[in-house]
Amino acid sequence: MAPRTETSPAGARPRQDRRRQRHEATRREILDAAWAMVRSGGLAALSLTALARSVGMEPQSLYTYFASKHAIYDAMFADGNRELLARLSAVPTSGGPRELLRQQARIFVEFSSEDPARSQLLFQRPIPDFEPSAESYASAVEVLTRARDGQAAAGLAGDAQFDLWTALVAGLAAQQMANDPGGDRYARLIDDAVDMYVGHVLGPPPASSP
Amino acid sequence: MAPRTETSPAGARPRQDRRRQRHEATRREILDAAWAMVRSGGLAALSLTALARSVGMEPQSLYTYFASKHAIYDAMFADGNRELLARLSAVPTSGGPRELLRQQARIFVEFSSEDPARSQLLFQRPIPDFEPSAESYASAVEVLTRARDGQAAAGLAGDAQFDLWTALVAGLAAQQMANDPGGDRYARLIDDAVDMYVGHVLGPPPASSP
DNA sequence: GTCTATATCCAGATAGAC
DNA sequence: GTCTATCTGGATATAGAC
Repeated sequence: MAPRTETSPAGARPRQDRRRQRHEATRREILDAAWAMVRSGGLAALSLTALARSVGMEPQSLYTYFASKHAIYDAMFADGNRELLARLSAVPTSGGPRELLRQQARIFVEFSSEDPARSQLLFQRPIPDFEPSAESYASAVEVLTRARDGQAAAGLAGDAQFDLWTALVAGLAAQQMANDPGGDRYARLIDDAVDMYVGHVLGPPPASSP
Repeated sequence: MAPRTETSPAGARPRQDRRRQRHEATRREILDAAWAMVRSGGLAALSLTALARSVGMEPQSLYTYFASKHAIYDAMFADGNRELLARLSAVPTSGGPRELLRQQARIFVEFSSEDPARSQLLFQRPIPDFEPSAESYASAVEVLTRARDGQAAAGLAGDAQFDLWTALVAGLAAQQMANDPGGDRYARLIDDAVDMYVGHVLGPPPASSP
């Protein structure tokens, strides 16, 4: 059913490949279950016992797939950043700075709203002694780099201004999550916020400002 | 040393008053210890066992002062809002809108930076099934009311604009906590952010915009 | 108001049989 | 790769003696 997509030479060691694929598939299944748990009960609600049971295992068997609870958080951290990077990378820079900023902000606020626990894991430090590994952290850097490169390509520049931009968008997302979950009280301010930011860094808008 | 400050008639039932004062003092001591715990280990690190031991009690004795762990979180929630309200109330409205906004933003970002766990408790929903009681929630409403009234007194109005303002300030605080704890990478953007916001809602600044 | 004792349950993690 | 068995330690909470 699933064709081999490994990098090893064609025909070599198929048994080990299948084993690896199965291992990866189980890891994926565990991670998906972990996401479901934190989505419904918050980040701290992730318990190895409950997680194992939810995929039909004894808790101890998880250690075949993850070395520790932190390793699970770490994989989730990379997971979330990969997802966000994919969405940001789909935004074209051809529409001009204002349209680019709107789309980036919408992506970010929506990404945050649909899974607040994920945002906490990616953008705050809610697990007292969890630090992402170097590999996972790199995925977070990629996200920021992608956002900044997109803005540069659309004619925006300046690191201090970029910090102001990320603060503005992070604030809209945070307020949306905390004070109007499921609504759009803050999400609907995005266009206004973009106008405010663009007006500040590029001058007033061309024609349409109600 | 401490004169009676109760509402009962002078001279009435001094024994019960002293008992109450002692009870309140112990509650205060427990709350202070709880703040110290979350400050160093995060909100989730609050354990009744460790908390009791840190004030020289057995864990079970805490139940004399708080009905549950949630009751402690609730008292802390009210505590934090009282502190923030006190700081906001000290800001004069006589300096004009721009200066008022700067001071409000500084207060908020500093309040957040100096104790991230407190901010999490007050402004996010990090404890899965903790909801502040009606009394404690009222203290949070007072904070927002005070901020908005101050702005109205200084010549600013509009609820949608106020939401944009809170998002902007919340974002600066969140980024400061998450990405530069102990530094001022985002705090130093406050004046710039205020100019941006004021320029958007009141028109361009009078003279000095570098 | 504080304690001992206890109840109940769960956590994360390791060793080793199969 | 999964299990049983086990370790060690913690959690929140209640009952009742003092």
